[in-house]
Amino acid sequence: MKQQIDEKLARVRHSMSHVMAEAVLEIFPDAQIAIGPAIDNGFYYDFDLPRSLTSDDLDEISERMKNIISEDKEFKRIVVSRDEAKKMFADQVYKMELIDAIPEDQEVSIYNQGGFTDLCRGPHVESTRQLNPQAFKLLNTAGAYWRGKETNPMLTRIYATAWNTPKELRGYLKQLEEIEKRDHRKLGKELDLFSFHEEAGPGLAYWHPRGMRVKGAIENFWKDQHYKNGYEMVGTPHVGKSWLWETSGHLDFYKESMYSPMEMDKADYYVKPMNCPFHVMIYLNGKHSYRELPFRWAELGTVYRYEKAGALHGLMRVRGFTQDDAHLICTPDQMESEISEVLRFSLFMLRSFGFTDIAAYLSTQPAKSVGEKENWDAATESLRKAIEAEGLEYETDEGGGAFYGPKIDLKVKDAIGREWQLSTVQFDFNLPERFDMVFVDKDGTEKRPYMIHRALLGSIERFFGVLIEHFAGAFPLWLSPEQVCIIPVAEHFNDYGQKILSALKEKGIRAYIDDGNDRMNAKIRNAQNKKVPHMLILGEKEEQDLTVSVRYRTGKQDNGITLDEYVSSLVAKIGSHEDL
RNA sequence: GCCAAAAUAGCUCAGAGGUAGAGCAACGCACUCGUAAUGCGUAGGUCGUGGGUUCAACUCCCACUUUUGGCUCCA
Repeated sequence: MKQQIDEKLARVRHSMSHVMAEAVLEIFPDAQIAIGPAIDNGFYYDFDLPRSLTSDDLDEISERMKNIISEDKEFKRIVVSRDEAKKMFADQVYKMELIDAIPEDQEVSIYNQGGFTDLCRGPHVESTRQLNPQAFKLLNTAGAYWRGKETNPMLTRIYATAWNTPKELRGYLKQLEEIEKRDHRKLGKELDLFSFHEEAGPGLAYWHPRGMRVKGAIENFWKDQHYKNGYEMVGTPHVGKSWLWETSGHLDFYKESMYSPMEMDKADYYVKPMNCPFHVMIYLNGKHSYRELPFRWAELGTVYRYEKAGALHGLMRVRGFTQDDAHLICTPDQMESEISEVLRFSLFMLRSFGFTDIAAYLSTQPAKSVGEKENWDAATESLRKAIEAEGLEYETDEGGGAFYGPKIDLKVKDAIGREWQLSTVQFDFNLPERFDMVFVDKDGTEKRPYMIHRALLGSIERFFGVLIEHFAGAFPLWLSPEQVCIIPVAEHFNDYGQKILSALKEKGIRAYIDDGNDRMNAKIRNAQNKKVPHMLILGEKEEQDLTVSVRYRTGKQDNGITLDEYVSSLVAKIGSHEDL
């Protein structure tokens, strides 16, 4: 049923895109038209136009579309021969290219809606009557390479959203507003969490004290859990001599996205784009027996990669970031249990941050790859088994693995249904070989260990961005930069406030007192805007009875709780990751 | 990197070929207050950077930087 609705809506959107193309051609008769598919939430069409578009142009296109729709034009499907098609689209270079790309055994169809004919496989609605002129909106223009290839010409793409009814349209526009409200760049500034600096380099995040409180809470939890789950921490440098990167292969494959080397004592040092070669160095430091394995070495390692200028995006895409990295080095026998264990641990971590809707993606051996096929197959199977054992929904991306090994990616859904890829668990058949890593097996011979690379949160920066958007800036108690704001109702009660403050601080609670000149109402408002989970309102009653009155950021409150009772419940809530 | 747009006070924004304005924040003074903004006052800007046009540029033009929306990329 859902699928039928989706299909119908896809028809509406696709038909809308033809209407838009007609409108654009009315204004620019010489425009070259490319493709115009339905997409999630709407449609787009790519054009080669004589000039760039303004927002006035979009308004005019939109008006013309409404006129075309009101003319009740029929969408007629006509099958034509290749030659006919080529004659019809002789002056449309992109359409000519598309016609040539249609396989011989497929028929060539065109759709006509009166004033406009497009090469198209369809399907469409029967008539523009089935399109609602009040249920679409042109959103923005964007550059897009013809057929998505960087070397092809850049076309002008018009994005639009389209629905069956104006109500659905309004719902979607509201969703867009919601996304804007949650934007981590906006909230990061408002909540004073982090900043970027033009003078100091793009894509490099600066953590403010309040942001660092959250980051610290994430990292402390991360470290504790790693120690509890059989990991050891390692620490490695930020730069390494070119030998490392030549041996690892990074200089061959990723040189253009590494920061340029710096010369010291006639050697080239590179800032690290990955932690793995460093962890390998620790492994190579000694001879290892099968008895020692598996090694599980974790590090919050900050790496630097030259991301293209146009790709940078707040904390989500930066040039310097901290991977919550670990490498598992194990014997072939241990592979399966290590994989299922690391997957279990990933899920535990993600759930600890409040993500419950998690899906897995399995990527298998690509055409160009290193390593033995049987190893790939065994590794891929152990990944698949682990996913199935956890009962996760998953999709397989055949041939989608990296050249050095198969992988599992985990994606979570946030509070408003958007999917984010966080965890990744990747086999590496490349590095053990390149660095000639070995262990001594039971029979006394040297064997190659398996190496698994994994990050659970991905990068701390990006994960932090995702958390901000997921919680809309209202972090749960355990993550909040400030957990409690103490608000004396008047200056007279500041001393009592200070007493409560020290009691909370003693328990390691992130609390502060607002003992400024403002009225209580203003103090509440300020704390509320900072999304502080608890506000303690302190006045005469509280001072007399040695109690606190808690106002939660939801507006609810609990009055007259004894200090002891409050502190113990607060500590318990923080420990159990409760929201408030 | 490519296409398009933007950049004005700490923040959010207004303005305009004759060298700038609001609200909030900051600071000072008064008020001493019970659940989302007390009042009054003060200070704060080479209008992103560098060139050009002009008697005169923050405003027009060019380049650069950064940001935004996409495309491409993402070990």
